[in-house]
Amino acid sequence: MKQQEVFKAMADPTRRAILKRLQDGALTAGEIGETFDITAASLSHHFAVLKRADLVRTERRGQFIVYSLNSTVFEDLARMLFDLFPGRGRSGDQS
Amino acid sequence: MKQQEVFKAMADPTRRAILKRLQDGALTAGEIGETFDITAASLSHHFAVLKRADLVRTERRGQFIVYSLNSTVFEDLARMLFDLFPGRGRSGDQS
DNA sequence: GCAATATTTAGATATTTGTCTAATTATCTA
DNA sequence: TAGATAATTAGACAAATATCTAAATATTGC
Repeated sequence: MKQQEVFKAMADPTRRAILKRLQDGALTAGEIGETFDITAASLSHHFAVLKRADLVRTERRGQFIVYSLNSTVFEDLARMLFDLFPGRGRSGDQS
Repeated sequence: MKQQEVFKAMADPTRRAILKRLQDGALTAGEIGETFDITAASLSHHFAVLKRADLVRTERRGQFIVYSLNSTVFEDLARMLFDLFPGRGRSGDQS
């Protein structure tokens, strides 16, 4: 789990908006792009960052590439937070 | 609550390390600095970012400035996450 | 195989950001 | 008040990054 990649990925508002759009289910790159006012190339860059952080999964469906939230990282993400802000129940480390 | 400031602040490894150092209690800028191999000026910049994100609180104690974790933002941070990765119990919005 | 569509990759550029040195501000103590 | 110590601010610079246009790759359907 690349903590740094995850935090970096979350630091951009466009990428957080992408994650938010994926909450209601998987979407193709193009469908996601409709909502944003940037080129497909820029979007693709953001997808790459999200993938590297393992925040989204991809699956090719014919001509399209379908993106979906990888909710399994949620646990890791939560763990990181609890690790950074303790005194709330947990204690473990592993930075 | 400036979501963007918070995520940006968390995106830097030095700043996360600062937060971690503060887990065991408040420390002066100098004490925190001992652990890091960067100048006081650079550290000060990181403090400014953390303050802007409301992740730390400061208090002048004589010659020193004491930093401490602001654990109240934890709730906001957690809320942001639950908001980004739903289907785990909560639903609310407010991006 | 070829044209059309979907997406990514390559390369360029402007902005942001982390770091540094030097200078400034605030506080203490002699 | 002067000197020392703690920390921040100012200004410069290099590295990282978000964006763009143009070109490349993958897939479909004729």
